[in-house]
Amino acid sequence: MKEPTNGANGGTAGSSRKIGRPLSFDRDAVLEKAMLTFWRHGYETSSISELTTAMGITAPSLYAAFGSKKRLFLEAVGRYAGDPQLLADRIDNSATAYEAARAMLKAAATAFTGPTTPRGCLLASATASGSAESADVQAAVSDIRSAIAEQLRLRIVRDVATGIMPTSTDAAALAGLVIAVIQGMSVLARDGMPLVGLIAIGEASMSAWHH
Amino acid sequence: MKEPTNGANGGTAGSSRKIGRPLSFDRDAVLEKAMLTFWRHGYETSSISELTTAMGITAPSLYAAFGSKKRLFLEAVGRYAGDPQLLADRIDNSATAYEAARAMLKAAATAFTGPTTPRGCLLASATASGSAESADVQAAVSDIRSAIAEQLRLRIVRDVATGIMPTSTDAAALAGLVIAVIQGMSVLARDGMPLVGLIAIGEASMSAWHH
DNA sequence: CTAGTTTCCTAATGATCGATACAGAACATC
DNA sequence: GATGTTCTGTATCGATCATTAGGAAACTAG
Repeated sequence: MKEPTNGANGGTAGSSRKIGRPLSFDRDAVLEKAMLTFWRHGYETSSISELTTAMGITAPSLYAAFGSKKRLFLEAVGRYAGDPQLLADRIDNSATAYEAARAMLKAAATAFTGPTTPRGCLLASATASGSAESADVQAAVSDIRSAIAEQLRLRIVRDVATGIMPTSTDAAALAGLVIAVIQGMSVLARDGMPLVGLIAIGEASMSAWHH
Repeated sequence: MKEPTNGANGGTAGSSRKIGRPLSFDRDAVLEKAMLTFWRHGYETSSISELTTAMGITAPSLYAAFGSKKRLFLEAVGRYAGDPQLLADRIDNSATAYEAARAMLKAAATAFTGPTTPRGCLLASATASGSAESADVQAAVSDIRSAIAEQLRLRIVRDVATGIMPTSTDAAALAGLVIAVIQGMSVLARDGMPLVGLIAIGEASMSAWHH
């Protein structure tokens, strides 16, 4: 378990090597395939052999490029979640917290029923359960959820401060509701609920913002 | 894969055998332990060795009493979900669909944060993701969710018919919202959100029923 | 060309997976 | 007691798990 000095060019940093045999695959492209596999079948329940088949590379190449199954998953999660700052900016730049939440719900419903991607949310399903050994991975995904909820909560607090929302607003509850509905929509999307059904649920949940 | 004539006294039917060596364990008690293990660590991510340790029996005893890991899980799910008719009656006997939904949300929040049980919902997390081989188990759990949603939807339809709720009510959306919030609360409960936080989210979601 | 570096594939590692064969032990019935 | 039946623990099955030697192959630099 000793850490190698350099994880075989691991990480996402500039991989511009000049010497040695070049990579025979597009690192981003195979990471995308890995993400889709984790999305569909979960973290622990996606085997290395399933991953290598989907990625089109052999196990040693996977380990050379990504270090371990855990690191591959965390990189895949990062690719799925996108730049946190981007989401934070989108929330901050929305006209209102209400509109930000509405947009998040609609985007989630759409993403969870995309015709070319697995159904549901990777963040909701991939580590929804797991053995004790993967508690750290579950915690990492949980942290992403918490960060998103906190961003939205702060936006609501801002709207309360500026008078857009009533002072009686329970910002934590509303932000938590949005996250809960999104995570719940993931389950229903996996169960086969069509996009229109998810949209209707999201819209209904927005009634909680007596707007 | 040929079916044995009798799965070693499998199923939940009357297990009153009169001949042969008696069971050295309480079948219900070890099933309870198995349920808690699946609840905490999921279906595929709970190993037989983890199950036998928790149940306090050996692998051959487990297979003799429950047939297979899959059947053990399905029995555990049945035990977790309880009698479907009981829930149906509770929904039907509520004063209103609104009160039924409110009670379901509160019961879920409480159950998901019980001090002596794993956090979250077994139905939400245990098969949230899995390999293709367990698709049938995922479908079985999905069916339970759908049945609950349908029961609630019918109750809402009834309240619309009797004039308790406006004719503009989208029964499917409201029922779906309740299920989504419950499943989402499971995720947040696993993330560590305390009971009061879940209660607040559930209450907020009830605002969608412009009551 | 040769030397140095990195990635490639083949094959294998020990560990653990779900599931059982087997034989002895514990019961009811005779 | 003998017989039949079922459960018990030990020990193990082949398959698969995540991971990695080891050596050939492919590149750059000199």
